[in-house]
Amino acid sequence: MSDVGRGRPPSIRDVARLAGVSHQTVSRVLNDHPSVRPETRERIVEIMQELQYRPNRAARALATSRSQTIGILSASSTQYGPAAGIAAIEAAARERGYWVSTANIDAADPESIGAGLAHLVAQSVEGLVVIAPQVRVFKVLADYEIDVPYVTLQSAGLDAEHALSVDQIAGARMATRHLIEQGHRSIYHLAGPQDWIEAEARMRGFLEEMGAQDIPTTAPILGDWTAEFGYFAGRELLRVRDFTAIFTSNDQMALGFIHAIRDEGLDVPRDVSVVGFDDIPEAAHFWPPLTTIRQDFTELGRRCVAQLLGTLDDAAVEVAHTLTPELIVRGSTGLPAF
Amino acid sequence: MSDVGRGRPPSIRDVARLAGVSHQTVSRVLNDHPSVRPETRERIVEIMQELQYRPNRAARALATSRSQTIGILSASSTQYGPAAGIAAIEAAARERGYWVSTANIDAADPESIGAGLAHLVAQSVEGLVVIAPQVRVFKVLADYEIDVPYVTLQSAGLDAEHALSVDQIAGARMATRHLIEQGHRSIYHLAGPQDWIEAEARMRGFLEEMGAQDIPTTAPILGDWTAEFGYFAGRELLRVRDFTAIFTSNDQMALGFIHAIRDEGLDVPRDVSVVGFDDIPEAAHFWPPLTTIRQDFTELGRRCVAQLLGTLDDAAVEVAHTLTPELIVRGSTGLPAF
DNA sequence: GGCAACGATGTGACCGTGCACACGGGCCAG
DNA sequence: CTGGCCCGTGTGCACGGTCACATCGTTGCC
Repeated sequence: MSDVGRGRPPSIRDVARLAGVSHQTVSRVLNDHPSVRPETRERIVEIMQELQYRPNRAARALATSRSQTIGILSASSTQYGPAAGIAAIEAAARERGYWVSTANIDAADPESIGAGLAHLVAQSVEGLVVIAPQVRVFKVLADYEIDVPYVTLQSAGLDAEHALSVDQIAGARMATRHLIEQGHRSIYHLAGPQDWIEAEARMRGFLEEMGAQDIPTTAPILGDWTAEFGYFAGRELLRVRDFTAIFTSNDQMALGFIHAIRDEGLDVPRDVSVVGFDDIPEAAHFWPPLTTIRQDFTELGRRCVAQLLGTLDDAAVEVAHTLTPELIVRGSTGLPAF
Repeated sequence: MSDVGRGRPPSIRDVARLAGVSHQTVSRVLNDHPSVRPETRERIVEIMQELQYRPNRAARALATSRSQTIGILSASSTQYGPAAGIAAIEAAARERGYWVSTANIDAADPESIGAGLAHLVAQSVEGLVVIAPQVRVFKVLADYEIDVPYVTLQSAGLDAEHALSVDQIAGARMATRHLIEQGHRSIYHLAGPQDWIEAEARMRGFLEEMGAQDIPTTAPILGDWTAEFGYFAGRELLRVRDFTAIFTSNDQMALGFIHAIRDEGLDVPRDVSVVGFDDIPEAAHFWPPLTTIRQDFTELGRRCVAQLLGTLDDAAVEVAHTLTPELIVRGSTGLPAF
């Protein structure tokens, strides 16, 4: 009742006046400065609650050039991988008292990349996570002089020092080896968009493993990650049925591909074996359940924050930059039928 | 070369000095104030570029209490619906020159709801979108006095004035009616978590339609949205096979349910028809392709921003608060076999 | 007992921007 | 000719914090 009609929200000076101290003492309480008498501190805290005082973050950011915020530059945040990464980062950051600000960019538009970066920098973020696994984003990134610590997710090979990722090549080799071990010799690869770093790495892993085992390969097909594309690629490839297995670069395309296989009256894995990549939560319930490569996005996000805040605190934390994925064998792969 | 070793980034005063004007004139250029001589403006712009000047948003926010930012309070952002909504909102906001700041909360933890809200308010967001379709979030929301315009997504019925949503009841009735029209009389409903507003609405729609057609129903099963749950619910229900169709409250649970049906050696739709909800991009490639209810999340996000920025600009835009979903008939539904 | 060190607190400037107001000059109308 | 108005621009302060430094009283050590 006493504070009806207040115009502006209370500031430290309002608190100070009511507590009979200077604004600086209030500031000390806010920052847990040791040399404030307990009674004084208590009184101030009480008044803060009474006034519903909330520190103004813009003012603090202005004065300190710090923001307790880390920025995420993300493209294609509707894809499962990036979305899972973002969620993990947010959780890990919050745990450490940091906030997260996200800028979604359109990776196809170079200008939007710069704009997104500028946006985050303008918020004076203290660290940056780039989850925009497209090659062209990194071209822009290289030009743009970033003056805060940053980490990039899933982009091994392009900016090794800052990259944190699941080993895509190893994963792809696991998937390919699994098919080979089951006896398959004619294996196709349905890759992701050429511009994606992960897509390229998975493709390389596939080719490396095939090469290592001396099995001839045909050129991978470049897809767009969607189930829709997997379906149409399947319809196309099944006209000339010269393969017994396919490794698709993600689970969604695998789903579409399986759909196409069924449309032809064929069976998985009897006629064609299928391996995906990612292990999205639905993969275990595809029909048949999908053999795929699991990546631990949550752990990736956690390490990412650890690394970032580690460098911020000068603790020089040495975080392993590469995680190893895991092959999950389910019903979509089996012996080839001749 | 001339600006090597600069300590702080340039401010309007630096620009002003080099341009031989006052900082206020620079400020006017920044804000497109009309009364600046074209030549003056040009010179200032030039110097800004040369200096790579970037306005300090914290300072502006402090001075104006405006931030050109809208906040999104979101729970469960890894679910398809919320994620799609967020992406749409970000796109629509950017189009209008606004930024988006996201706070992900743990809907299970009342404190985190308040903290998320406080975080966004502390960033002095100008508008708020709540994508946290759990009843308990709204309880907290009601207590928390929000002093910026806000909109809630997919929560019709709880806060009608601020709600913007796809008509869930209508969607559920469509789904149910579709099954009834095909001759099904024993229809189960696999609902979402009880706390979710959408889950409740879909359940109501189901019950209403069944009631309208005078068909007896059994109590819906409460699930958790995951394919995993759908699978186990299916295993359970199929022991006593006393139904010919099921309406699941989202597509993922439908997927799991179909998996269970297959595990029993049964067929969809011959033995059991299945209808989902959401029309996630993968649904068209399930096996069989899933009959489901499509919601236009993108349009929802767009309207949401329109409404929010409309009220901000005092334009008093009247936006329709409810969108109608669409029944997408695919292969997972058919005549019941007796 | 005197002086240094430290603890508790206050004072004033500063961070970068926007706003209210002032100012000088040119133009127009009375 | 003169007073008022508008245009282009400048001056000073406010926004809400933090920081460096000053102040005063108490304690500890030689």
